[in-house]
Amino acid sequence: MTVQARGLHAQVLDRLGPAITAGEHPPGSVLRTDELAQEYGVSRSVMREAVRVLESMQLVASRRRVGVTVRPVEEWNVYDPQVIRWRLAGADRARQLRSLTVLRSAVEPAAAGLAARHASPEQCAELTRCALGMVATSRGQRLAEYLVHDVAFHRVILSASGNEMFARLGDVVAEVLSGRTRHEVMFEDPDPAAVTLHVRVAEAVREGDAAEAERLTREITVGALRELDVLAP
Amino acid sequence: MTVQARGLHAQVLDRLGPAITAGEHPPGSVLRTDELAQEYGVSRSVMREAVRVLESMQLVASRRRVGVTVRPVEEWNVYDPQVIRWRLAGADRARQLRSLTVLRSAVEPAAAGLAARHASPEQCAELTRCALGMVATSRGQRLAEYLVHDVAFHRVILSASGNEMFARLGDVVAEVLSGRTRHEVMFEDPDPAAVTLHVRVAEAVREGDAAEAERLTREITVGALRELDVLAP
DNA sequence: CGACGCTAAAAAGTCTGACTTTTGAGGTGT
DNA sequence: ACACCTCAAAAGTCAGACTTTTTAGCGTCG
Repeated sequence: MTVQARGLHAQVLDRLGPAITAGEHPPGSVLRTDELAQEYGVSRSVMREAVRVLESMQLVASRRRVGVTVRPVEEWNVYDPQVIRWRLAGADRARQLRSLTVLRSAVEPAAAGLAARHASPEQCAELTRCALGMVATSRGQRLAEYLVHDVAFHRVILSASGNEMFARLGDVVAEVLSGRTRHEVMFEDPDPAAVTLHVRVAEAVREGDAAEAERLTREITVGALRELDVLAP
Repeated sequence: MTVQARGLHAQVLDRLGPAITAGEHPPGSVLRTDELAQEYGVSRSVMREAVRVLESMQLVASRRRVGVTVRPVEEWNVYDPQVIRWRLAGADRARQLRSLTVLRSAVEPAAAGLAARHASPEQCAELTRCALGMVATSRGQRLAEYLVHDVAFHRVILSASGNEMFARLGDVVAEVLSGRTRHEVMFEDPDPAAVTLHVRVAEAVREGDAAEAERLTREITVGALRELDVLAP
């Protein structure tokens, strides 16, 4: 039984996409649809659909009489969740985590500030629940549970900001956080100071103190950046 | 002669994509590939490729025996440049410009700070050139020329940050800036204070003063936000 | 009367093969 | 050296047949 029953084209993408982002087909190299179809054992129609998707991600460009050319990295749609996933699974996972964390550091404090102004009572309650969950699981090797609350916390902040662009970064942050837990020292409890910061952010948002929410969240993200520096200089 | 000689599927996308983002097919509505193909006068293969792309943008979901369902807005890939373009061309252009400007306000100061540390001498020179160009065209109804330099300036900042996620927002910022010029009072020269701020950012980056570059850029973006508040409360 | 399971049809998915269009490369002539 | 022309390679397009999944409707049995 196949693990994923999605369409054939999706299965092809799951192999071809990572191959490209991993540099197996370096930028500039040219692929032929027919050859790819043969290689992956699918019909040309299926392969064409896969190539179309890669094209919409700016990973490749298809030109008549030439073939499918892999584009330079700078032109890729690095915000496409699928591209992010492929790259996080590949070789330069570390580099990718870093650039995503830097993005996070820029966005999350601003989002927290907005959340302090726009968050609904339900969102405030959810935020507090998440923070309490983090506290409850912050000791005793319960990292998996802790991660769930951590991710939920940041999702609520981004969502409560009321800005759809911020809200859509929830998945990215989730990837970064879970990637961090998976990649790092799995056997160490989270920094108590970070946990406290989350609780205080929840308080600040609840009290509508935008400046404080922003400042505290910035502290969280600079902590994340520092962690990264320790692991990968 | 057709204006665009790109593939048929791209032409279909240019009509179907905007139709969806404009709410012509509201979330939850179901489309049939065969009907769409007939409606647009293309073969099913072409329509299928178009639908695949829309699917990869999370605009629609395709399910057997059901059809192609339009997904809720919150799930759309709002960072996809094509989606951004479609939405900027559509009805809620104003809302879109606002959320993009908020994103800009979060990202650009951070990018400027990083640029102050990482910018190459060439990038510093280019930045200064852009700032001077802005000064030179800041008076006398030369808004089109001014815009070119303005866009170039912000592109260099984002690119010089050394962070690929920031760099890829160059197109978004370009859209926001040009959209602003197009949408606003076309007959008024830019704010002299803003021009001065750009010059000072260039200086700060050149001197490697990250904190100052960040602070000045934040002043620029809060100005942009204020402008937006004046136009659309 | 309700729950369970069967059947049939609807729609997407897949494959194949034939045909068209664009365009780069190489050859030819001036 | 340059312009032009021809040819073939590869993507693009189309039509049709077939497969697979999923759901709605129906009937049977408890």
